[in-house]
Amino acid sequence: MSLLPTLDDLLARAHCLTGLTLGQLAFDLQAQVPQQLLRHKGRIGQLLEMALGATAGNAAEPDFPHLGVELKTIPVNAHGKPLESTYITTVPLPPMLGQTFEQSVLYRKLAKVLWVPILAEPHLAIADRVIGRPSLWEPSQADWHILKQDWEEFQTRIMLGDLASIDGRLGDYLQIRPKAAHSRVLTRHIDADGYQGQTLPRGYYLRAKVTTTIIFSRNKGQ
DNA sequence: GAGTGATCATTA
DNA sequence: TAATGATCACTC
Repeated sequence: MSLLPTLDDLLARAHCLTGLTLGQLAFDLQAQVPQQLLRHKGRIGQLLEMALGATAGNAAEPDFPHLGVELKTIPVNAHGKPLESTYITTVPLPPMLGQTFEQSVLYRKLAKVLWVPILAEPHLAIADRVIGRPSLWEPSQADWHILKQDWEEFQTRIMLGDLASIDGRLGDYLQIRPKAAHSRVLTRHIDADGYQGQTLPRGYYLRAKVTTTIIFSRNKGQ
């Protein structure tokens, strides 16, 4: 029988990984590190999930459902600055009618995030990339206010069928961008005239300016 | 196709 | 050069 980890267990395990290279971690897990990420874009996240015992699989839930903790690896440069925005979850299309922000998958995933920075300078071989110090983030009241405002703006436009007005520039902390195998993938949606149509699946992403603040601030995870 | 894990690569 | 839009692998 395997006991589910407590939050303290999880944080302790994450701290133990600090300073390890991905090559060392993969060796310990008897796993492989790809030479290139081009065809293995999610591999590093999966390695960390393996190392920390994430259980949610591909369900639309936080990685540790019993703790409400979402695990995110984030590539950072030598100064610790995030190099990419962070995918959070799929945008429900067509929208979930009557759902509040607090009931959304987005909210549940953002409520507690264990960020694991990965030193990922492009010249550094994947196996030589170094796991950084984890930090557990819970959005402040001010953060929640902005996140909710972003969500409501998106939600309003989606409800009005006005997906066409949403692009990656909209939103302060969040943005909506394509999230699909390729640009011909389609999902159902209702357009502004009320007709059923098809559109490219989208995802919610957290902007790098937000994760930069998170990584550079001190908190419980440190 | 829909969800997860993300990074790639062209453009502004 | 940062950011947006596009893409890759995998599971079910």
